[in-house]
Amino acid sequence: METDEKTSARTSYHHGDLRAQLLEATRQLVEEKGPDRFSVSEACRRAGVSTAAPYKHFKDKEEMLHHIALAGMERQRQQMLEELSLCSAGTLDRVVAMGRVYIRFARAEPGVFRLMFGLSEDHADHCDMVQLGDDTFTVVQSEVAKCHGRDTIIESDVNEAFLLWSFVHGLSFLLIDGKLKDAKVPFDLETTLREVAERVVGTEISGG
Amino acid sequence: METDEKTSARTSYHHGDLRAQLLEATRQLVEEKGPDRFSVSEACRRAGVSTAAPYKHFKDKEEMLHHIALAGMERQRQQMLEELSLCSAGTLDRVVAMGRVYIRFARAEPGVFRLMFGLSEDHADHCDMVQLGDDTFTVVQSEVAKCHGRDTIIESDVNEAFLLWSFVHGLSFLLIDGKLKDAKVPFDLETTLREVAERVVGTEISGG
DNA sequence: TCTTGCATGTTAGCATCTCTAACATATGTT
DNA sequence: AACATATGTTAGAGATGCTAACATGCAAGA
Repeated sequence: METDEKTSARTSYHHGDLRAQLLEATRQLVEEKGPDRFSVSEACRRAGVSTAAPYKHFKDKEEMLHHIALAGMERQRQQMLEELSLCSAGTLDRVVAMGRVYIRFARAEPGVFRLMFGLSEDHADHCDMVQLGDDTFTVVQSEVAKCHGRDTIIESDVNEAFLLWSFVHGLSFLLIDGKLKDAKVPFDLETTLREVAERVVGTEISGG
Repeated sequence: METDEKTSARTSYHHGDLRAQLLEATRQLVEEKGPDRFSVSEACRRAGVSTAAPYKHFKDKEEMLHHIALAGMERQRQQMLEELSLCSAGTLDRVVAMGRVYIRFARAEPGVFRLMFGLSEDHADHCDMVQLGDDTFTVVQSEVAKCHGRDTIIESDVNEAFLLWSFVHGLSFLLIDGKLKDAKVPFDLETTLREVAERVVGTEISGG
C-alpha cells in the first residue's frame, strides 16, 4: 500500500521522495535544454506532481538550480580526488590529472558546468559554493606546492595554480561552446595538458 | 511635427528609430540584469513602445540577443585592432595587447561577454558569429606567426594561439565570476599576460 | 485508540512573459 | 487622391513563477 515504483505514477497522495526526484529532473533538464531554458513546470511534469509542489521543498527556482550547481561542484571535486588517488604523490601527473578531470566533467555535463559558472554572477553570494570552490582550488595549489617539493603553499604556487585553472577553465568553455572545431585545432588533449603543466609548474612565473 | 527628442516620449504615432533604440535597451538590460534575466517587455518599457512592437523588427527574443552578442564580438574585435595599431609589427607586445583587450572587454561588459559565450551552445548555429570568431582567432594566429618571423600560419601557431586564447578566456570568466578575489590571487595582469605569452610563444609546444 | 499537529501534497489564481492576430496610422509612390 | 507598405497599437492565447487556501496522510502524545 506504500508508494509504487519510483519510475511510475504514485498511488498515495504523498510522493515519498519528491525532493530528490525534483532535483534529478532539474539536473536532467539543465543538461538537456541548458540552464537558461530550464523550467520548474517541466520538472514538475517529469516528477509527476503539480507545479506548486516544489515550493514545499525549495524557496524558488533559483534555489533548485543552486542545489544542482553545488552538487555539480561536489561531483567534479570528487572525481578529481578519485583520479588523484591513482597518481603517486608529488608528481606532475597529479596536476595533469586534475585538469583532465576538470575538462572531462565540463564535456560530460556541459549544462551543469555552465550553471556552475557561466550563468549569473551571484554565485559569490552563496558562501557554500565559494567555500567549495576555494577548497578545490586549494587542492590544486597544494599539488603544485608538492611538485616543488614543498608541503606548505607559497605565493608562487597560488599563481601557478591560478594559471593552470584559467587555462583549463577557458579550454573547457571553448570546447563545450563548440568554438574549437577539431579541424581548427587538431591537438591532443593529454599531451597539451602535460606540456602546459610542465611549462607553468616547471618554470617560475612571478606574476606580481 | 516629426519625432520629438530621442530621449523623451515621442509625439508621432511612429517611433522613427525603434530598432536601434530597442537594441540599445537590450544591451543595457543584458548588462544590468544579466543575459538570463533580460526580458523583451522591459526593453519595450525602456523604449516607450508596446510589447508587440519589437516583433516588427526582430523574429523573436533570441534574435535580439543574437544581435547584441554579434555586436559585442565586433566591438571586442575592433578594440583589439585599435590596440594592435599601437604596437610595432612582429612583437610580442601585439599578442599581449590582444589578451589585454580581451580581458578588458570581458570586465567592461560582463553581461555581453557572457552572452557571447556562456549562454546556450547554439552559437554554432549562427554562421555569422562563427565566422567573426574565426576571423578574430585568425588574427591571433597571424600575430603569433609574425612573432616567429613568419608570414604564413603553420600548425604550431594555431596551437599556440589556442593556448593563449584558452588562458585569456578562462581568466576572463574567472574574473567576472568573482572567483578570483584580489586577496586570493594577488597578481599583476600585465605582467602575467606577458609572461604567459613569452612562455607560450617563446617555447615550442607541439601539442599533437 | 483518538486526535491533533506538521509535513507535504492539491487546486485556484495572480502577475509576468513571449509571441500572434487583427487593426490603426503614417509615409511614399503613382 | 488612392493605394501599398512599413510600423505602430490593442487584445488575447499559452506558458511560467509563485502564493494562498485547502486536502491528505503520518506520527506522536493524551
